[in-house]
Amino acid sequence: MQSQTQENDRFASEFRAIITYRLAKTTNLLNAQAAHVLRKNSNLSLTEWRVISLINAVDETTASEIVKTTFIDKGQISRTVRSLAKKGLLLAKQRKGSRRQMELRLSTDGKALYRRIVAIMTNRQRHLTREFTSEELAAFHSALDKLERASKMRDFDE
Amino acid sequence: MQSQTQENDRFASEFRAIITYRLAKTTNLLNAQAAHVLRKNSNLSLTEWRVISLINAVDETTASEIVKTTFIDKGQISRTVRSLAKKGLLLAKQRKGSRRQMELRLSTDGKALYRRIVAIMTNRQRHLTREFTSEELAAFHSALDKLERASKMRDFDE
DNA sequence: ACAATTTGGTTGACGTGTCAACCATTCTTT
DNA sequence: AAAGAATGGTTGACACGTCAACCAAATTGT
Repeated sequence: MQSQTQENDRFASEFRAIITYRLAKTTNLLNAQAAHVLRKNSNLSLTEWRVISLINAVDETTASEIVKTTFIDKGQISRTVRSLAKKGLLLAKQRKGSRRQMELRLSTDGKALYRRIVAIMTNRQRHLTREFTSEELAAFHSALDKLERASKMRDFDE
Repeated sequence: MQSQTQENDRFASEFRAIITYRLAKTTNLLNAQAAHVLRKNSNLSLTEWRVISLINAVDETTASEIVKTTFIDKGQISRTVRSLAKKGLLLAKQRKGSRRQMELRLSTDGKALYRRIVAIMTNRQRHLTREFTSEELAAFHSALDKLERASKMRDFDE
């Protein structure tokens, strides 16, 4: 019942060192946690939630702007926007002066849902970072920046 | 042509702060990089590669042991093992004294492939961590540890 | 020795992510 | 004004991840 949180020593030392492996594992655990929390408190997927908070943050935006900031796939955004619209959480209307850009905003329901969920997610964020000093947090962000920059290189076989 | 690496300022400040969001994005970028490198140099998926290196590290193992260490889904491991066996990269034979546990080892081809790819991946790892001091690296690992522990909690709506 | 439970692994169904092709519209160039 | 390129968005195909049901073997409890 508690042995499952404990790691297997045969592997641990070999793999703890590999940074991408560690990162992927931690991210998976956190995403699973987020998905679980969302499922329990709403009918939103993680991507839907991210899109909602993104729209909320800027009040009004377009699909392509979301793509540019999140690096989530075009197609996925397109489908997510449609599903959120079908759920009545966001409004997509033609942007005036354009016949293809869609102006995306949260509906009243969407805003209410956002407020309800963001409270929970903020709680979670606080819990996750509770053991961090602000220096540690800053260092962590800067490490992610470095990794992100380094992730642009594509060839290592020369 | 270069504006795409640059982030949109309307969003950036809001979201850089959310640690899980940042983490997910960085991990996605790194996974995409790894998948690209693997595709270019082999016919392995990321999961296949992880399983191969895991087996290589301990020489001999079982599916369930892999599941326990990686937290990758049972089913996915089962399929990955089969596909690696079909590619002739690993050997799965009945473990003696058991009629269900499979003893997994790399085949000669598997070991050769591992050696070829691990050289490239080690290069990559070096590139990724080039800008890190060893203190920064240790701090980063410890931050991931904290997050991992914090990811066990499931409820934030109380 | 037997039933009950746990473990190792497989499978099917389904959701999500990813890639590429595509179309209509808008912008740029000439 | 027309041709060409770039942009915003949709769609289909397919790979991959995730969940739950399931089966056979092994272990535990009585």
